[in-house]
Amino acid sequence: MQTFLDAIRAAIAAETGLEDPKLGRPRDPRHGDSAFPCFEYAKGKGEPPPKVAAELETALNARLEGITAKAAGPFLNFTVDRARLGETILGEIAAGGACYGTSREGEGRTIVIDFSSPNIAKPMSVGHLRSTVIGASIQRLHEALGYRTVGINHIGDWGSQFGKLVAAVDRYGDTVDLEGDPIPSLLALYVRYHEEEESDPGLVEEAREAFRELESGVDGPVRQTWRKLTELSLVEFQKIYDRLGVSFDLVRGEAFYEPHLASAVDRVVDAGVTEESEGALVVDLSGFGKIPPCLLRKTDGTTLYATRDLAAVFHRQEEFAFDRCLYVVGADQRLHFRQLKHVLDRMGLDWEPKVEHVDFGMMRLPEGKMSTRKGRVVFLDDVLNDAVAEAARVIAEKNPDLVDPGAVAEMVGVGAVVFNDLKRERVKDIDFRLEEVLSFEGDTGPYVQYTHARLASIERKAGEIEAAPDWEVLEGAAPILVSMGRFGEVVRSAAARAEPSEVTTYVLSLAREVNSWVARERVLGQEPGVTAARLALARGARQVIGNALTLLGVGAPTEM
RNA sequence: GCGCCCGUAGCUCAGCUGGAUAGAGCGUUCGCCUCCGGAGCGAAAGGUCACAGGUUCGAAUCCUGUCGGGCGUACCA
Repeated sequence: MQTFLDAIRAAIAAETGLEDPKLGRPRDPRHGDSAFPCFEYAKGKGEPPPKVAAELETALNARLEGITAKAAGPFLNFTVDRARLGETILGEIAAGGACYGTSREGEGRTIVIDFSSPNIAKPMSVGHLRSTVIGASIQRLHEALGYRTVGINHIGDWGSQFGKLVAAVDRYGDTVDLEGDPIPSLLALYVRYHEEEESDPGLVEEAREAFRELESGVDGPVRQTWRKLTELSLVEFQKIYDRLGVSFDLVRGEAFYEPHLASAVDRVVDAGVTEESEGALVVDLSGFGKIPPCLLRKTDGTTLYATRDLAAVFHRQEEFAFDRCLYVVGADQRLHFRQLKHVLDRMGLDWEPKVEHVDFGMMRLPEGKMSTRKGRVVFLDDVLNDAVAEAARVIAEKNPDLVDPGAVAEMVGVGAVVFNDLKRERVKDIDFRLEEVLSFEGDTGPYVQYTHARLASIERKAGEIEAAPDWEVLEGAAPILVSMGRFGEVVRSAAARAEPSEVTTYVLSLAREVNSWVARERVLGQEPGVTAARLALARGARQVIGNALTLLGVGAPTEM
């Protein structure tokens, strides 16, 4: 498709002298495959747009081969010859296979992606799902463009809350089954400690002391307890990552950067942008608008979230010399990342623009914001289990003879959950509704998976076709071909904007077009040339849908 | 209070760097061939694109203000 568009652009450029003529898509695909609105160009010439469009029509038809230009009022529509369109695009897809849609434009460039990043000792909720699946998809999108990618799971394993947790384990640890059921046990201890703090101020000091010892670097009992908590939590997290098909290049908790904290602070101090304020070390950011200063060191000498993130970003820049460094973190932390970038800016670091906060909207419950401590959470594991159970139920009802229904149910159930989370634009808040996640009809992952399975089924039944495809018969499927031809552009744009939802909306729309076509035109049992052409389309569509699902981290079953 | 984000059909959302009659899904109503998978397909109904100004040949899209909602707002992360 790109070659056609390039040819059209080149012809327009040659004819009009425009540097980079902007092509659009006609509202109605019957108008053409691509369109050039003539308003602006006509204005420059001081002539009415319809007249200019008509003149261009003649001129461009003389220049273009295999593409027809047609003026429609102020618009100039382009239609690629039908036979050529099918042969070219389906040929590209067949040649590309699993690589169709990828490119090498990112080669030699490095992108670091910080995502998932759960806090140890807390169960993963549906809230953590967002960072995990969005980040994983962004990583795959960049891999598809040839970037060197470094996915980092920045585990929340540091901070004063862990002083509290260690103190809680010390006090009440033997009242729960830590080894057997670590996360709920730790959560219970934490909540209990938090409550008893209210009436016993001694506990506050005890927790503070524990964190101080932790941060002092002494390898004593406190650190040993902390290490154990971390290990237990990571084992639990891994189970979920396995189900989601997510992996990381590096799992580095905040603690990893602990040895670099002092030098990070020094670096900011040496840049001359720090000052003492109310006993704390801060970077004033009033030059960037009404935003509070960035705190680097508390009055008691311990560090903060911002300090550790600063140390981390310095470290990453030195280690990877990244071209992009993304933080897939919720929108509630916008201020934090603005502050972080402003500090880099004040330090005069020219790579500051490469650091981006890829924010996403909050997952909310009908009762309000999720809060682990208040018991207002939906556990991710439960949702995955519910979805898989629902998938198993539907399979038992609609396809009882399916081999290995368990594996397919896992693929469909988990796919439904993941797809649902990647469906809307990142910025949008989501009100969590289980019914919606468990729905498999309409704009859902299973709908796309179903389309994929159906096409695969047609392919299986068709076997090998010898005849040469009669491309002319794909006339009615031209809009689908154009859609498939756009895939590479969708991948590029989704990666650039760090917006996986672009792929979701694309693949939903493609699946819809394809389903409609399958209902309209029969593949099997036609004249050999007709079947061959339609089979090529089915095959191409399955390939593109499969490639898109892979980028999203959703399985593409051939039967379901 | 201040800052950031969001506001399109009853509900959930698309709408590309401004361009042709604002599109889907869910829900509602009606229909689908003894034929490739009905997790499907087709059709109907449903919209002052929150509101008011402005820029423009042209605004759901850009700018300003108002209203509504979300999030954040110096020693939590």
